Amino acid sequence: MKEIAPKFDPVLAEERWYSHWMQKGYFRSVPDEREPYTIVIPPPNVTGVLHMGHMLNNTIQDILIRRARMMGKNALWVPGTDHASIATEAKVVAKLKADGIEKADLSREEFLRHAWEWKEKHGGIILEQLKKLGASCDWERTAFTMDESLYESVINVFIDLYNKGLIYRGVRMVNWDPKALTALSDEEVIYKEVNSKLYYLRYKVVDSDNEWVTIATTRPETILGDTAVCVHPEDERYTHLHGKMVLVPLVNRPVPIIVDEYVDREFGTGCLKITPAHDVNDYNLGLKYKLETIDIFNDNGTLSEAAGMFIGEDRFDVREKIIPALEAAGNMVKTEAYVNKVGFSERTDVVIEPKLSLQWFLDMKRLSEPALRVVMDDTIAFHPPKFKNTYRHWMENVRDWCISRQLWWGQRIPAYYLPNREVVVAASANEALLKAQQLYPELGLTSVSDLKQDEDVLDTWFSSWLWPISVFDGIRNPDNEDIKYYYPTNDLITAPEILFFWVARMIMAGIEYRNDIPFKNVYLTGIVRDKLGRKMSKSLGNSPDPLDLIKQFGADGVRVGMLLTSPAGNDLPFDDSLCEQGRNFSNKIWNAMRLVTGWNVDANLPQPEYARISVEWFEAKFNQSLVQINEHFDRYRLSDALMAAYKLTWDDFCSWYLEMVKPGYQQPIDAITYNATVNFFGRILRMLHPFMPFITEEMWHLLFEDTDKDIIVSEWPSVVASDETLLQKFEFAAEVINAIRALRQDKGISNRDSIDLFIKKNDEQSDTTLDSVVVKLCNLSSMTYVNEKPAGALSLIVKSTEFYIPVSDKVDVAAELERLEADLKYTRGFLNSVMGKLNNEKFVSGAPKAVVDNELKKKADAEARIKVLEDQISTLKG
RNA sequence: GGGUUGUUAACUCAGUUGGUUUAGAGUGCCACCUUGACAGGGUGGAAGUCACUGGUUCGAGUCCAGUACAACCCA
Repeated sequence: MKEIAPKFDPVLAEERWYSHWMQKGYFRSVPDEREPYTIVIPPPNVTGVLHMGHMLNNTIQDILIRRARMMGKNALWVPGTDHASIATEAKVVAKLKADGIEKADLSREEFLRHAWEWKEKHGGIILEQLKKLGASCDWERTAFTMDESLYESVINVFIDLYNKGLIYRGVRMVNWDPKALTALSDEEVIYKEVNSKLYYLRYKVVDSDNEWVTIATTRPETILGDTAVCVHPEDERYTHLHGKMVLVPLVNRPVPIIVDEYVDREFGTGCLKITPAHDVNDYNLGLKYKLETIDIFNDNGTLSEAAGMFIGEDRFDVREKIIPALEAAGNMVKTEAYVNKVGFSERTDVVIEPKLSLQWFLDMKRLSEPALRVVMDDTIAFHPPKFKNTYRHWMENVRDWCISRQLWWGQRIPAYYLPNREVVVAASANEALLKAQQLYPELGLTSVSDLKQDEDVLDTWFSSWLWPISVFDGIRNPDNEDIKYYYPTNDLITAPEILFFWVARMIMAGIEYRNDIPFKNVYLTGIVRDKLGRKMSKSLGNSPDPLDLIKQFGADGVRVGMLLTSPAGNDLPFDDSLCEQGRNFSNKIWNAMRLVTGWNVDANLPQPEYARISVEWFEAKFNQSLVQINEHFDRYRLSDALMAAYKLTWDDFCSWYLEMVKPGYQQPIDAITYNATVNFFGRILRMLHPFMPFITEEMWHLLFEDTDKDIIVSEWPSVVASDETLLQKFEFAAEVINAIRALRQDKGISNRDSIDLFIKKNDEQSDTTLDSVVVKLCNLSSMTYVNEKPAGALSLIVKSTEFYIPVSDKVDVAAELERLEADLKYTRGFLNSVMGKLNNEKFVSGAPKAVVDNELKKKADAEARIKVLEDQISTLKG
């Protein structure tokens, strides 16, 4: 017997075992003859810190990796980060500003030097935090999307897709920030409801005496850029105007009345002004009807020469000033109060201006078709599968991907502009020059300085869509050992929010560049929310610090807490109490170990009957649970797998089994039972290891002091044949034990006082296999089978077997009667519902035989029980 | 506005092709227990017209239609 602390100390164990595992190189994977099992991490933002979403996501990945490793596979989990161009650049700009440096004053090279400095300083934090969680990543393979090999892969892919004709330049409406003078992504625009006005303006019809059409707009200043007016084809109010022209107020430009179903006839007057340069929908109509595009704004939000009036004045000043002008000109009809949603810049809080600009695009049509197919035919399985619909909907309506960003931090677009405004795409300036010389000898180009490289960088997703390939250098070296061995990977664990941004595009890239899917399963986690149902975010400050949680509850406790209520695809309403439950579970198994290791073994002691049958029962129970747990894993139902393991451990092993075999106080235990118990314990620890790596490793070594094998590399338990009928027999015995316990409690009979039990069997159903266990757990001094009820005894009924416990005190007849009457009432009600079915001829003739037979059995059981109850009642009354 | 998904105990969720004791689990709640592994524990208990309405069926939490509410995605 050895001394074991009464409480598990997670801090010490976590440090000790993580560094031990690292030292032993257990996380390292290199190709060999075993079957590979691979996960690539969804690369977190390099400047990010660990939040609860990462905790959930990475806990799941670690569970899958650890189990695969125990199942004998060559398990590889590749860690890494992405460069997150927008977020990182914003942080670097802010940091420079704090130091008194403006980005505009720096050259591109100088700025990038600062950015790399920032990355070196802050880039590794999140990966270090993952280690605290227990993540068993192969850290030697840590990748970063701006690493040389990944950077080059991105450039190569851009060039390849350009040469295939899939990448093109085009004009697109972007979210323009007139203060920061940059385009923003959709994610950086915040829509707010504002109180504004709806202005009704009338436009004169050309070649009419006094005919006008009235439009409604919230932005009267933009009429200066109008190039059409649009009505619905079936709107009879305007049918007579089809094909005519109207005059734009103030500038008196004649523009056509066009006809399109896009117009909402109910809104405003049903007549819409079209300003292609300053509204996305108008822009699309402009393309469709080949309208002129007049950009009336400068980059800083003032009016440009093209406006013709108010030149150089701010857009909001003009909105005020143009009203009296319109009134004077007789174009103003009326104004109405109106609430609409307006986009504001997340960074500068100015109103976003939709603006046309030239961007690079990737044609998605050809790439998306096979990517849709492999998901719909389950070549790639989504867990849960409900996301297939969402995926299909998006893929069937996929739009070309805008891949350029007006930033410096990222892979710079390898496109070079020539003096003749043509463009060549090449991996370097020198290659571009060669290419340009071949294509345009007439230009007489001699130096790379004649070429001007595109200023923009590529969207970060244009790096991460290659991730499952590029981390193995499979773009540059498509035949290397790693990519051949590890690709396709097995499982991808990520959030549904990036199903399209990322998952869909990885599938496209995989098929395009490996002619194979990037992963076989996609596990979609939910969003971690707070108690109020809000998404956890830094700005709300409602997210606990994961490392604090780990300190408080231990990494194992937090892992269990995260997983307890997070079925795939469902949001996780997080609460500290979940981690507390996880910690309590750690405490429970720790103390179970203290009990077992505290026993003295007497090798000469024969195994008692109760222990023999208990061991046999738990063997069967363990295997039953193991089968279920394996099934849950196969179906990616990890919460259910954990819950099944939790219940097996706590309820079946601790609450039942250990109590069943436990020797009397300060008594020794026989060797057979002891060895069986330790063996069970070992199997339970192995089953729990993927969920709770640290405490199981610690306990493994305390339980098996002389083992030289660590649990992390031990084998996942295998299913062995066992006596399943024993499980049903146990159910009956457990029901008897529970009933006796309840009776003791009800009558105030302490568990320390032994009692006599008399049993009157009324049929052959009741089983005696576990009688020795009943005697032990109920503290019986005797157990006797009788044919007649003993006098002066309390009674209880299980199925239709009667149990009697003689007591010295007088039995409370009235209370007994009340109990029996209630039971009788329930059983009769139950019988009624069964008879309802059996008396229905259509049921008897229509339902399958097994179903009918089962109803007949329910009927027989209920009738037998009713008879017993009635007999007891009449005896008590008589 | 278009689409997707959901609504089962106080909370979070299971409930697999309609039938498996008049619906299950974990947590929480209530009562009792300072028992010798564990109070971070033990024993027992209460708690649900399966959102609503209709339909199909011998039989519906499960299938169909509609309604209400909620979340997410796209515009």
